Amino acid sequence: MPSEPRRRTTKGGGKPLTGIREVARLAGVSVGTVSNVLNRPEKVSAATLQRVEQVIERLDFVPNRSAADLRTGRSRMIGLVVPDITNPFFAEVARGAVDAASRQGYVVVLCNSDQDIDKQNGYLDVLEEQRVAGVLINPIGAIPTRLSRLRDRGSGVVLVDRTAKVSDYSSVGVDDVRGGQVAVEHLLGLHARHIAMVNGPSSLRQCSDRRRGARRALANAGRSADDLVEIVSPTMTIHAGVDAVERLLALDPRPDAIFCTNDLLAIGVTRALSQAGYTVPDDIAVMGYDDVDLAAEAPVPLTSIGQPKYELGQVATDLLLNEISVGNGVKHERVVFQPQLTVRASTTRERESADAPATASV
Amino acid sequence: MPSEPRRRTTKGGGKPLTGIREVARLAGVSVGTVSNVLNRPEKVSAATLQRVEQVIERLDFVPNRSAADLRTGRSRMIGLVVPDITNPFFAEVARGAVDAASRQGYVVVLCNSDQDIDKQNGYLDVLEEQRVAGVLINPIGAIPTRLSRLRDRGSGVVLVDRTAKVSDYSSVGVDDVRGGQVAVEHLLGLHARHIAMVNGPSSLRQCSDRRRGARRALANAGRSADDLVEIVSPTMTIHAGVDAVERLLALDPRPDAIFCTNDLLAIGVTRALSQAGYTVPDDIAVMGYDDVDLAAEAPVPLTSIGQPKYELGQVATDLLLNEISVGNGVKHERVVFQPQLTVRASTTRERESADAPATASV
DNA sequence: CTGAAAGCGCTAACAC
DNA sequence: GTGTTAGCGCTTTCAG
Repeated sequence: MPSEPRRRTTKGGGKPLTGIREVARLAGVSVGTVSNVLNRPEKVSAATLQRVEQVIERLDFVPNRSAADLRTGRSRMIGLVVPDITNPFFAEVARGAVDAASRQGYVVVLCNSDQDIDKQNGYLDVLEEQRVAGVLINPIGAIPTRLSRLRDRGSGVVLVDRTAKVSDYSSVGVDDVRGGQVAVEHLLGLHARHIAMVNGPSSLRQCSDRRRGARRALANAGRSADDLVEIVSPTMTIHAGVDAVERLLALDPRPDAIFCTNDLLAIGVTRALSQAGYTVPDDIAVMGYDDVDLAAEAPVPLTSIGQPKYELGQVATDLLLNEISVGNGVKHERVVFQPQLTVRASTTRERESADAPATASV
Repeated sequence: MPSEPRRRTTKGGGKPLTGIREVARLAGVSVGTVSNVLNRPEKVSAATLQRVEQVIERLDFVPNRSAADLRTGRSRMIGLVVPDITNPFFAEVARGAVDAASRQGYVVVLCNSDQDIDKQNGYLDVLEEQRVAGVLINPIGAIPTRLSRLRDRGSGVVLVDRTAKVSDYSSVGVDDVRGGQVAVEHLLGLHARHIAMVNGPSSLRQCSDRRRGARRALANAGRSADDLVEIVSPTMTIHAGVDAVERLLALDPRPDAIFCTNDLLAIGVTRALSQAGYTVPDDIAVMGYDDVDLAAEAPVPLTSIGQPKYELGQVATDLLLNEISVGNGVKHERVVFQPQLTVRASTTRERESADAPATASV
């Protein structure tokens, strides 16, 4: 005998659960037609459409996604795997992804890998069970082999803020080399003579990319890339910025402009510089990176390089859903956004006040 | 004729999709047994278990959740509906929820209502289609009527940082009244004579609750609650804090302690006070609320009241999952966390340096 | 402890 | 345009 899965009834006497079949019966049509009303209303005559919709309304009928997903072999779900949703960068990416997914009738499953490869793989397994339409991932360490399995099973994959050496996966990211370059070009435009850079550990791709860009800017200006003094800080906090200043001021040609690779460092640097009696930007110009909310509200509003985080999430999602709809034979795309310079007081000397235009080349 | 849903094969010659049935065949057992291996391994003999697991491994078999969900009438998914995942409070709650859900084999669907009731309702509809096990929600405005429908359909509901007048829903939250009280008690302990409060719009429950607590603390100390001067700021930003100082300094008995209902306000107040030549905390003590990361790294490290956000998400999820497993007849629980005072330099005069103990009463 | 069998609710041919 | 129909892959009695 088959089971009798709880045919629930609201204790308060609510309606029994209804299915497409019940709707069909009451509307005097076939289940196929109801399915059409739900998925391809344009293929249903106006009269029928209306009648069916009324019944749906009356019964409070809500279609069962599991059934549809089972039947089609794919769920309308996409997985978002990030190291830390608490990081404003990924929170914003998530917002973009959720909005874009929702617009196309998809739902986003949040996976917080917490910098842990095992946890990350665990989530990928779960997503595989869910037969997700696709996954958006900022992978920890190497590109997980599970991604290829996921793809074999028919899911799409898009890397976020990370590219695969192999052009085996689509990806979206921001050009950090360019960001470093734009930063130093800006400083050079201020007629800075001695530019120093306060950077995080170069094991982070972002950090090494930004340095590369910074050096390139110097080279482009006809100066030796080695003119760029780099102070490396193990962490990228306000506190670390404060600490860096001691080393900064010990430099022989004292720098007159400092490029910090994130805003927290820059805020710390600015603070310590002020305390040491220097004026920002007149004695020393300082700029940051990321353009966090705080940058605009710092004691000395901070010039910074921003990244289109929301768009990143949005475009990643669109790319993913597009890849899925096209099917197997897609060639993988790589979307690179351009970082965006916002000039504020921390680098505004004299009549300097240009707001550099933002360019998001997609 | 039935359709022939794509019996996908990896183009690269991967294995055809396998089901529980194929596993059963190769392991020489019945599908029922495979199902048991998957869901109740303890009811399967060791030998059989091992054999089946080997086959699963060999085939790269991954069970199909849609099918299981359809069969059981419930998905292993919980919806998390928040106004803004970009808000550090909710990001942290999300982290807690995702971790807790994952531990129990559930997945979290992220819904960003964006302060928009229609969007919120749209998400609730989608979650209903998904037959989610439950929803965690910080509702915009009134408690959505859709929640009761969701519940009629068998889903659990837990309100986050929000209670229903009706004790009709379980909820988790932090005691903001208590937070306000603890804040002012701390200030009183500093022998503050004239305490002012910089608050956000009292239309926000948090703001009015915290004020209530603040007044209560005064009353408990045998002073008139009206001794508490309140400056209301429409926004709760650093900038607004800076602006508030003008009004603060115009007060007749100039305040010697200021309670700001969030950290950004407090940072702004501290900054403007310094610029006006006052020393924090010696001339005027200042404290904030929320204990954001920035609080500890402010120029004058900020005393603040923190909220156990991660735990909130975690407990909300556990509550939800528990409610579901128990079934219909549960009585709804209300979990209230206690806020947590962290004392830092901004209220540390002389030999003051106590670190108040944290109490999370669950 | 294992096997057999009956669907869960929906989709997508295909026939009319 | 609409109706008919055969499952999607799994869970869960119930009988051995």
